[in-house]
Amino acid sequence: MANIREIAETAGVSITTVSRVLNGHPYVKEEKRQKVLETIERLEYARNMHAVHLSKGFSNMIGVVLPTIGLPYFGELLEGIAEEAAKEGVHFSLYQTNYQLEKEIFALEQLKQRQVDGLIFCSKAMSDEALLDWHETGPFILCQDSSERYFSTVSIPHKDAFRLGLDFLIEKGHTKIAIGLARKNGMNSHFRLEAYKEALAAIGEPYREEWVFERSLTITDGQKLFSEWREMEEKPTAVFIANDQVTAGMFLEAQRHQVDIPGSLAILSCDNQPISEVLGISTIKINIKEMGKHAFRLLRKRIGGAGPEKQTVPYKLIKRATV
Amino acid sequence: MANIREIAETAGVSITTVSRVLNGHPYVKEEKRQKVLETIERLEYARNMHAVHLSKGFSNMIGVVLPTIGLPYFGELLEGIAEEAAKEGVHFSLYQTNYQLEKEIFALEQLKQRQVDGLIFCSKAMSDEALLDWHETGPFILCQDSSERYFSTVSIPHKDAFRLGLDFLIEKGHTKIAIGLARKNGMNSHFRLEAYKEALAAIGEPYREEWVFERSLTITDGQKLFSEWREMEEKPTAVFIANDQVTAGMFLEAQRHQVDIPGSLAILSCDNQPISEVLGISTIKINIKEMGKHAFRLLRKRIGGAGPEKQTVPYKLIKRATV
DNA sequence: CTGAAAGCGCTTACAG
DNA sequence: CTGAAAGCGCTTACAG
Repeated sequence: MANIREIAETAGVSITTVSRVLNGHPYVKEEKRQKVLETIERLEYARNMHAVHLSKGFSNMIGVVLPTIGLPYFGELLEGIAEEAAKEGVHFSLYQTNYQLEKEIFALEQLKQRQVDGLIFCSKAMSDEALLDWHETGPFILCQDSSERYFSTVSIPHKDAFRLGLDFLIEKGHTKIAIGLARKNGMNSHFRLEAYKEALAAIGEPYREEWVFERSLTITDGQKLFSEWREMEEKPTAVFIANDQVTAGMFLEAQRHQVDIPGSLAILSCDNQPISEVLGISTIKINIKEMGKHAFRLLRKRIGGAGPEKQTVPYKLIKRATV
Repeated sequence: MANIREIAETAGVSITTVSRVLNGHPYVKEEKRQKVLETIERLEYARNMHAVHLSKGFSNMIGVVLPTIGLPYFGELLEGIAEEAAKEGVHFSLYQTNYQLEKEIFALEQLKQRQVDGLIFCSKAMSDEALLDWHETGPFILCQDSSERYFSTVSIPHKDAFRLGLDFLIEKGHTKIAIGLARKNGMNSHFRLEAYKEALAAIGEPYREEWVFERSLTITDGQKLFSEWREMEEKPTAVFIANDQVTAGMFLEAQRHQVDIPGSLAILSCDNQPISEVLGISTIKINIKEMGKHAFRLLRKRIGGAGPEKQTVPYKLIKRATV
């Protein structure tokens, strides 16, 4: 593999000049530029990026921290990030954590070691307080709201969005409403639970722990959820689930058991993934891909030295056939 | 940010010694090791990996080239790769191509520049011949079969697997069989088409171009596919689709139109993703995640200097309710 | 067990 | 417009 010195020597110029044409700097006589370019071509030279990174102090590579790429939510988020990153010629590396603390710490250590220029936390197990200790390590942003003012965040106003859905169900006459959340102690769930409690209070309904389903992530979870509903003595007339995959599982299972929807059971979901359109499930559209794009741009700013900033992504109720 | 020299100075040892403890080399007096470790801790030192990479000549980072992370097929493949990579402490970077040639070339250029130590092509638009030109660039492997003997590949025997499915349909009495493929000019589709033609020949049925659906990738494509089937004058009695997502779309749409399955229309799929289990769709189980694991290990070997190698991943017919 | 020194391959003030 | 030289921060024979 040729290096920059060989190129300089064979082209009969200085290393500096080669570097200049490599980086598209002005002030290189056209004649020399051509000569260098031709030599590069002939010797099949390619820069050793490790040297560039060491010299420049950064690598144009960011890290994306997420529990698993298997869930559509994160897939979409990732697509948004990837799309923006590609535009700017920024690479990204993936850190799958499965919500294991040590994996998240691993990613932060990579940041510290400059393996990456910055980090996007799509979701995390670590508490805000614990993460605060890493504040000086390097730039990172969160894809969820945080009251911590040092953190840059981009988020969907889950509380408001969830309340919108609940009010819609209430407006349709429902008072017996159950909900399905992903991880009970996650931030998103926290906000949704708040909205739930407030909505119940507003219509004078009691809060029942047993009507809050959790650990709902996959289609299979949705099927189980239906079974649980079916076994209940007092059945809620509506379920509001925080994830289209789960909803799809519940809906399909309900259909199989010939439950009248929305007659006997109204189903409302969140996300608006393709499957909810296919099945005609009413849902709160949340543009996750858009959030990914915002996230990337925000991290970029942060890496550029900007201060912390909080951003928000819009949501929308989509009425279909299940409510 | 402290560097290795500062650590050496404050610990009162040489840079070499610090490097030795950093890399866990033997032959460092326990006392000095402790001193160094403590200094590192106190000064919150972290290695600058760019320097390590430049010095060592590699980065323990591989690149994964795929059209899109949005499709479950690639999601699973990626999970397999990620799982193995994590075990070995290898990072990976994603190159989304959308089957654009220039994006694939971009990834190869990154390989040439040592941005990554090696590349896994999950799927590609580039022809084998064109890729052959990059053979000397650096190690890469393919997740599909190739007759090119210089390439390391790990693949599912799509032709045999597809034939298995077709024979199963035939055994069930079907002779009017349509198929759904992803990209008609992809390698996988090529093999499947071969199997299809051979199976038809074996039962003396003619090959009909109009019974080969293509560009079938998403749930929505599956819905369209059903509409097309519905409009047909002479209807196939069975459809064999190469992707569970598409099959799900077709199946759900068929159900909605109250088509008797498998009575009026038998449906067979490929993949065995969770959705096919939920919907009770018969399918050829293809362990894509496993392929991802194999792929990583194979690339690792290749980077280690091993010669090209061809590997194969098993498949299996799973009988459920749609045939 | 230990360290001085060369080397990895770039970039970038600085001086002309 | 051009180049010599210092610098980025490590690793690793080599000599002791």
